[in-house]
This record gives sequence, structure tokens and C-alpha cells, in this order.
Amino acid sequence: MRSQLREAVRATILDAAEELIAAKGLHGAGLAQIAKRAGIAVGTLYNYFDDRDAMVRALFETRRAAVRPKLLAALSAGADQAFEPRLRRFMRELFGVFDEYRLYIKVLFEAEHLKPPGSHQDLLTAIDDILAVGVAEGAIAKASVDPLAVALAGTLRAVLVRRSQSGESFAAAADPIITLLLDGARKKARP
Amino acid sequence: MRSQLREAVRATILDAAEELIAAKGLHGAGLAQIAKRAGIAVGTLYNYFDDRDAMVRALFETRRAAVRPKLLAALSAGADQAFEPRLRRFMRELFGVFDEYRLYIKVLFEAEHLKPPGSHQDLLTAIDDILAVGVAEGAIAKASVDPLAVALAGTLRAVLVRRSQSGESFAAAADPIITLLLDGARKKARP
Amino acid sequence: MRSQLREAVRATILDAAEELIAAKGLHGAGLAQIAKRAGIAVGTLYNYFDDRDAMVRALFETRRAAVRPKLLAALSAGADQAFEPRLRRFMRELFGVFDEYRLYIKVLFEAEHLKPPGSHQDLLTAIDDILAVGVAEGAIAKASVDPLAVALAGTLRAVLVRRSQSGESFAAAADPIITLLLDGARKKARP
Amino acid sequence: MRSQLREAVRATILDAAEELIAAKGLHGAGLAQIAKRAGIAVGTLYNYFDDRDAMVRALFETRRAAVRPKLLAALSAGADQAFEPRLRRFMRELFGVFDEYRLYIKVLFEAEHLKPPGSHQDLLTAIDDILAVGVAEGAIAKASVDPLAVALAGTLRAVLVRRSQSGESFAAAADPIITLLLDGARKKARP
DNA sequence: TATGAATGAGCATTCATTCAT
DNA sequence: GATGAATGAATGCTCATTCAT
Repeated sequence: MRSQLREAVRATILDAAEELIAAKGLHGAGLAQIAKRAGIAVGTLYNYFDDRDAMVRALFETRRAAVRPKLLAALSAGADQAFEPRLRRFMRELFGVFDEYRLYIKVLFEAEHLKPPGSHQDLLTAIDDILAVGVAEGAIAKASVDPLAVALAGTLRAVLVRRSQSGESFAAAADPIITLLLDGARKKARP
Repeated sequence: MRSQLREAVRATILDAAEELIAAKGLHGAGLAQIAKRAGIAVGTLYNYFDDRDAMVRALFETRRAAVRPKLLAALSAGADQAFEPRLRRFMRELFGVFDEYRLYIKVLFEAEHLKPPGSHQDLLTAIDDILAVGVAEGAIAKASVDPLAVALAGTLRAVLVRRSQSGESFAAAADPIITLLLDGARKKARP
Repeated sequence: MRSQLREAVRATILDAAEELIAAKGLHGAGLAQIAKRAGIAVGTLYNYFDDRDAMVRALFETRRAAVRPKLLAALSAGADQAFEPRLRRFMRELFGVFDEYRLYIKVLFEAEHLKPPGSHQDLLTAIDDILAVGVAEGAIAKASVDPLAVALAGTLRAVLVRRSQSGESFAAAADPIITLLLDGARKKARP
Repeated sequence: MRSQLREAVRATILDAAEELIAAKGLHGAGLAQIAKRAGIAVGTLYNYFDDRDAMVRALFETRRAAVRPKLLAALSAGADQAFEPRLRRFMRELFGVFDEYRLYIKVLFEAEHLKPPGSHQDLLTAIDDILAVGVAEGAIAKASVDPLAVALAGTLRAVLVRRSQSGESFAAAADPIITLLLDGARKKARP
């Protein structure tokens, strides 16, 4: 009971912080504004977090903890399928998850240059994992894994940033990316 | 004469700002430090820029103005060649330019969430331009252009960020990217 | 019954306050810490004292009330003796009492610049009283009383502060002080 | 020129700090009030001192530096005289100096419990020095030195505190103290 | 009565900006 | 133009006090 209320307030604070950081940047979001938006007093923040930094870290950790299981689910989904459909499915589910967490995505990019312990690493790991499947299956060459991982992560990020700014949904972007990265853009000679 | 001195001071200030922003972040670089490193007094900054924000904008504009012609040169280089070698050459020259402007690259990433009027847009335009050549030439399908542009920009950025942090040169990364994006990562059946 | 419990809690609070003030200074002892050490909630403090200031005042008053009768006992002890042995006895008993209340002594010095209504005044009065005996008895000159009172009080304080910091017992310091103040430091000509 | 103005402002700030600390205690004197009384802005304080703590330390050091040579002068004054007149003269000059620095004296007691690097130690050293003269001269017994030093310092402090509060001059208190401490309070048998 | 979360005025400190010299 | 001291609004944080439970 008590702790449920406590968690609710904590979540409200983190939501407020998320919105403000997404809107004004990591540095632009002051405690006074965050408190105001959360509907509490400044001092109250300190009943929930040791200091501003701890609050920001908690924001990243909370969101990461929420996203991570969904990311893992997307990763293991279709474990009985072949590499390519599995990769496509993973990407589609991934973008689905990110559509749910648009604000977090903005915050993640907002704070990217500070290298916070966000979901970035989880995503890179997931990409490595799924590409390993492709190699094991003989679908992609071992030598392709490294550049492909970089290209996949980079392209993914580019899509997220663009659609984050334009407000478009992420989901539709999955398939064209995979097709491009697997088959290349070169026009194939008609056999 | 007079204005040459003025330009020299202006450039010194921007160099100082660039170094400090690259080292300590956009927000971490204070005017006092910038002035000190530039060897002038704080107040003097205001004889060259309206305010801190204008100075930062000027930094981006100056660098953009310096990089742009080189980017255009890279774009038109090999205008007599076919699409693929021309794209490869463009990428190699592009990375060469970026190697010369490593500090600017760091600053660009440092501040990209503020969407500064930097070289990003120029680069995207150049990418669009060169891909249009590929379509005209029949080397790539029209439908591939959009995802390829996104993937090219995103992958490029990922490589720049990684090598910017590790200190590696950018130049060697060009060809593998192109090969991957043109041919895809899928293992080809031996004919 | 009820009020006995109340008094016990009150005493616990004051003990906690005393320890913390002695350790961290009047200003360094926060209500949160005091409450914690007393084993109660912060809000509960306000059921016992109007505010922090009232609590501190109560601390001084309580200790003063505890010390005063012992001080008076020391004063009237040896009322049948001559001035000098009585004075020596008074000082010895006084230091004995202070040894029992070392913490209070520290707090008293901690806060003396705020002129709290502590045992200081009682002590000065007792000194005046016993010196009056000396005058009545012809042991000391009337003109000596004022400077002697100041010197006695000042020296006493100096000894308390020093031994309070070093952790030594106070008791052994009594006699040398009295001898010095009664006979002076001047080397007497051998008769 | 420039540095004279600077020193004047510095002195003004320290005077303001001294007054406020004397009036409201070391902790009660806020930077806003100090700045206001000094007639400057809060931020300006930081052009003169690294932080509040450095300002307080500078206050003590400045006053100590001002008082010390006078104290040493008082100490060496009458170096050709015998111990007792020299001691009396020292005390009179000492109190004269303290009369000039009444505010500092208050501040010194205000902050005594924090053991700041004030004039206390200088004074104790001076007392030790002059008593050593008395021993060398055979005027006081070696065994008397320690208790006498404590008594002298303690009594001196008591006089300063009392007269500091009452507003009386210190100067008149010197001789009776010396007489008492040298000859004692015991009524001498008329020879 | 006891609790402890909520409160908000107060604090020291920073820093872009101004301006007298 | 150049200087750098002065400015004061804004920030993160603390803590005595209040009050709903």
C-alpha cells in the first residue's frame, strides 16, 4: 500500500523528468521544473533520489529495465525460424517496442554523448546475438558480421532519430532496412 | 588590413571554443576558459559575437563553410566515372576530409541533439545527389534510394563516432561500407 | 504513569541531542539525526518541544536542574570548615560533578557564545557566595573578591576546555588552581 | 592603483563579514547579507575569495596579521625592565590592542569552538615567552609557570568576554589581574 | 500520540552578460 | 577595441517545520 504509493510518485517524477529532458535536454531540465511538472515540491525529489544525478540514472535504469525483457523476447521470438525471417521479426518487434517508448528514445539520444548506462548496450548485444545465428546457419559470412553490425546499429539509430523528430511511427521501417542490408542496393541482373 | 586582424582573432576564438567543446562538451565549455585559451579577455568575445549562442553558431557555420567546398569537390570528383567507383571515391575523400576536421566531428556529435546548422545537411544532400547518379545510371533501383540514403548516413555516423572515440583514422572504413551496402551481407550461392 | 513514559521519552530525546551536539556542534546536529538516535520519528519531536530552539533550551535547563543541587551541595559542604579547606573541597566536588557531566560540559562550550541559560550563572553565583565567606572570615581582602572571582571562573573554564578536549579527568586540577590563586605565583623570599 | 582599489574592496568585504559574524554568529552570517552590507553583489565576493570558507579564513588571517606585530611589540616593550613591570606593561598594551579590535575579539570567541587559525595561539605563545623571562629572573618558580599560564590565559579570556559583552574598555583590567596572580588573594599578615 | 513524507524558504555557488576604464 | 571586475538570476541542495494518516 504504502510502497505502492511511493512507487507511483517515483514513476511520476521520472515521467516528468523524461518529458523535460526530451524537450529541453539533459542539462536544460532543472529540478524546479521537474518538481513542478510532477506536482511536488523540490525537496520531495530528495526523498526519492539522492541527488539530481541519481534521478537521471534512475530514469535510464528504469526505462532500460522496462525495455530489456521486451528486447529479449523479440530476440528469442521465432527461435525456431530461419535466420532471415527471424531477423525481420526481431526488427519489427524492436521498432514496436520503441514506438511505445518514444520519449525514452528521445532522451537516450539527448544524453547519448554522456554515455549513460542506457539500452544502447543491450541493443548492440542483441544485434550481435542474432547475427551469430545467421553465421551459424550459413546465411551470412563471418567476415560480414562486424560491418553488418555497425551498419545495422547505425541505420537503426538513423531511423529512430529521423522518425523521432518527424513523429512518424518506427514500425514500418524495419523490412526495407533488412532487405537492403542483406541483399544490397545493387540492381541485380535479371537472370 | 584591419579586417584581417579581426578575422584572425575571430578564428582564434573559434579554435579555442572548438577544442574546449570537443573536450568538455557544449555545456562544459565556459566563456572564461574559452577566452583564456584564446588569449583574450572575456569581454572581448562580445566584440566578435553577440552572445555565447552566436559564437557557437558561428563555429558551426565557419566549419561548415570550410568543409562544404571539399565535400562538393569530392562529389564532383570522378564525374566521368561510373556510379560505383565514383561512390567509392566520394566516400574515401569524404573520410579524408573528416580526418582533417576530427575536432569539428567531435563537436558535431557533441551538439547534434541541438540540430545545429552544421555539415549534416550538406552531407545528406551530397548523398542524395550521388545516389541520384546511381539511379540514372541504372546501377541501383529507385526504390532502394531512400533506405540506402538512411543506411549510408547512419552507418557513416556510426563509423565516425566509433573511430572518433578510439582515435583511429576514418579513411580505411570507406570501402567495406560501400561493398556491404551495395552487395548486402547475404552469402551468395557459388555459381 | 502516562507522564512517566512521557518524561522518559523526553529524556531520551535530550540525551540524543546532547550527544550529537557534543559531537557535531550546535548547528551540525540536525533534527533527523537526533530523532534517529532517539529512536523516534522527526514529527514526534514536536510533541515534546515547540521547535528546535525550545529543545535546545530544554536541554540546557534540564542539565542545569540536574547539576544545580549538586553544586549547592558542594557549596554548603564543609560549612563548618574554614574558608580555604572549604574552597578546596568545593572545587574538588565541583570538578567531580563536571566529570559526571562531561558531555554537558562540551555542549556548554559549544553553545556558550549564544549565552544559553545553563549552569554558567549558577557557577558564578556559587563562586561569589564562597568568596563572600572568605571575606567575612578575613581570609581574603574585599578588594580581591572581584578579580579573584573572574580569575577563578576563567581559569576553571580554561581547565575544563583543555581537559575536555584531551579527555583527561577534571578532578586532579582543583588544588593547584586554588593554591595559585590564593598565594600567587611570585617566588617567596626564604625567611 | 588598481591593486589599491582591490585591497580596499577586500577590506570592505572583510569588515562587513566581521560585523555580521560578530552580530549573528559564524553560521548566521549569510553571503547575501555580507554582500549587501559591503555594498556589492553576491557574485563579486567570489572575485575576492574562492568560497565562503576562504573568506572566513581570510578574515581571521587578516586580523591576526594586523594584531600580531602589536602583540610582539607589547612583548618586547620594556625588555630592559624587570619581569613584573614588564608583565604589567605587556598586559596593559595587550588590552589596548584588543580595545582597538573589539569586533575581532567577538568574532574570535564566536568561532572559538571551531578552532580557527586566529590570534589565540600567538597570545599563548607570548604568555609563555614572558613567563620564561620571569623564571630566568627568578621572579617566579618554574613549577608555577604551567598553572600560571593557564590561569593567565583563562582570566584574560574571561575579562575579554565580559567586557566585550558589557561594552567596557579592557584596558583598566590589566593591573588587578597581574597583582592577583603574582601575589595571590590571601590576606597577608601585617608584618 | 506517533509517523515520516511533503514542504519551501534559505543557502552557497556558477556563469553569461555588462560596462566603466 | 580590449579589459576584467561587477552583476544577479538561476541552480542544486538542506533542513526545520507541518500535517494527513
